[in-house]
Amino acid sequence: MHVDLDAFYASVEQLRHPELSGKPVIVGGAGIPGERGVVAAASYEARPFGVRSAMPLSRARRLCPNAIFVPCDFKAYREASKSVFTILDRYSPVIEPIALDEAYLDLTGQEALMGEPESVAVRLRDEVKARCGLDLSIGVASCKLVAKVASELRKPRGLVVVQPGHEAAFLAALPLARLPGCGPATALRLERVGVRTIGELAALPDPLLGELFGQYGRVLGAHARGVDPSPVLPPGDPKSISREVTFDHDQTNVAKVRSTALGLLQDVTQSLRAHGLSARTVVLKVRYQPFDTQSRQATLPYPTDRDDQIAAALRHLLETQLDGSRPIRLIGAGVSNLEPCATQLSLLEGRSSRLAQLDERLDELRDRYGDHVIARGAAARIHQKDMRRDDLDALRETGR
DNA sequence: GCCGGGGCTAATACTCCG
DNA sequence: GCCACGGAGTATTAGCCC
Repeated sequence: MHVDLDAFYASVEQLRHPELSGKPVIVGGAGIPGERGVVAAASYEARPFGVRSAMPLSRARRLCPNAIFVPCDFKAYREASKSVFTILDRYSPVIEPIALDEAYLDLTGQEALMGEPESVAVRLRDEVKARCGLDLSIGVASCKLVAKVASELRKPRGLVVVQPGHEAAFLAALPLARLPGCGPATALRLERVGVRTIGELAALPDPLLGELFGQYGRVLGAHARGVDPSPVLPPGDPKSISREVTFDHDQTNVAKVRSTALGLLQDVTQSLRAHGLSARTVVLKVRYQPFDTQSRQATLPYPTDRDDQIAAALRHLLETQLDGSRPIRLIGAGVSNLEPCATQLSLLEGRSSRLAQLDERLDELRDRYGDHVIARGAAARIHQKDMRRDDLDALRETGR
């Protein structure tokens, strides 16, 4: 079963501000008029105007000038999400959260206990509406991919059940864009070969798909035929952790860009330690005009979770990359190549353990009094940031 | 003319090493 | 000592998702 809350952020806003209900509501950005940003969610009243998520706010304003624009408030969305997941937990022991508003539930072998999947879905939908006031759409099928397509098909408040054996027929008439993983680039290449529907994609022979899309081609073909063996998988450790910000105005001040990057990195390393992980690779991301994005990475001789060591690598990347000649739109910092933390036996053990203890104390302070209570001198604190990934983690810790 | 933030996988190119 | 070849690891980008 795939469960997807309808216009989630916008619906939460309408719930907590009843005067917004029934009106076009567009959630996105930090709420500063004229600022850069995209639509995170649009209420169903705003959609007839053509407003869609991921659209620049400036365009949304032009399409729907009378809409009410609301800044993102992830704390509120996390709370609402938590209450929904508390309900989901009672419907299946195996749940894979995808985002605050979306999850897969494995109902395999639960019919004797819970009843027919369709009646389970109706009960779940009604319970979430009654207890949380939120609408959701549900798809039920023999695999995740088909369940997902089904849940998207009749939003809002949709319920679509695809019987086993009918997967391919269900998908066949749908346009390519409905197939998860088939984005604009893939769809365009397929259209050039004369393929417009999922059924036509399903009919392509595997060797041709391999030629067109490499290894992924066969998977794409299987998906188009309604075949997806991937299990419903509760979340594991992250494979990378990163933070990034877009400046209000493009920056030429190298010192400011550098301190912003180091501030972002503090969030990254704190999250790294909270997961009990160490990183081998440090990544710097820079976006110039016109939307020209570059990344530079450095691999450390051994994995570490220590602020000073990771920051030293980032400083080196910053030095080699930033010369102040091009205005910078976005800066980001991250780590990858993660592995479980083993205590590092360093040659400089005395100094190391003191610095490691400093990291721990700083983490504790920020956990207890908030992120802004203390920071290293070189780091600028970022105020408005998106923490969806951490939100999911928080949900996991308290929920189950 | 506009394009946020976070994460994932795959493709490709390159380097080093045996 | 030189070369071809391939594997492993690393670096960068593209595309996709919410």
